[in-house]
Amino acid sequence: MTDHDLERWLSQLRKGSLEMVVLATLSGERLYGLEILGRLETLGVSEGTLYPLLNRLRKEGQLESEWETRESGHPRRYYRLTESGRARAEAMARRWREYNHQLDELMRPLLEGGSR
Amino acid sequence: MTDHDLERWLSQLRKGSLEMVVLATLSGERLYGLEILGRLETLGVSEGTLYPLLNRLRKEGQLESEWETRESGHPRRYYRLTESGRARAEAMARRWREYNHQLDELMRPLLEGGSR
DNA sequence: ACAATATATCTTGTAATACATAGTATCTTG
DNA sequence: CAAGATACTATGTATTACAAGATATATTGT
Repeated sequence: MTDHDLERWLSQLRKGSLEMVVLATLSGERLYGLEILGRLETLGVSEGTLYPLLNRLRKEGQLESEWETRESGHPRRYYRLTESGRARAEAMARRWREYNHQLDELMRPLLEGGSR
Repeated sequence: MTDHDLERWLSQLRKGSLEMVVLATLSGERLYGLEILGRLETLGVSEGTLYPLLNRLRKEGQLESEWETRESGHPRRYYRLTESGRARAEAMARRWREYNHQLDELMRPLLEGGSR
């Protein structure tokens, strides 16, 4: 089993959680694309993943955005949560915690027997 | 945001983690299909999800299986981990924990500001 | 003035997994 | 022997993350 296999698996593990994390990241701040990408640095997410996700969340009404032109530099599109988006983020967080506890239980046999 | 939406999202969240959980479940015991499904009851997994997964893991050499005919009842196919499967399960578990800690960090803004 | 670089966003096609649905085979029970 | 329970198999679909590359604007170097 190579490291490469593990990374490929990790990209499956990310599914669903990225949506939740983006909403959570925007729950306290108003941010633009690359800024969000910076917050998610530890996860190793790329632009080609983030931007389509942001567009989807916008179309679904969970995010609002506005262009901000600056005196210098490329214009930026800033995102913030809608009411609906905040409700969804909180529902997801609750469900995620529950699911995680269930996973923890099911992972026990491996983690406890690991020293064998 | 309906409960239905949340469940649809949850099926995305399951991606990747099911593979890990199945391997973990088989780390201490030798089990057949429906028995595994029973262990995963809390997650709400269906046969149409489990059996193709088992077949894939078998083809990849992470699981071994043998038919067991009984005096009464339908024959059962019992699964157990290979050495390779155990190594992969442990690598996944480590990586999963790391990813989870990262997610925890990123979820903080939402969980702490939730009382606003 | 022109090329190169940095910043920022968008687009397109692909791969992988979970799932719904339906189907097959074997045994038990009324 | 029909109906139901148990156990496994097969097929097609939806969703998401991602790689790769395209587009647009401003800055910097020569």
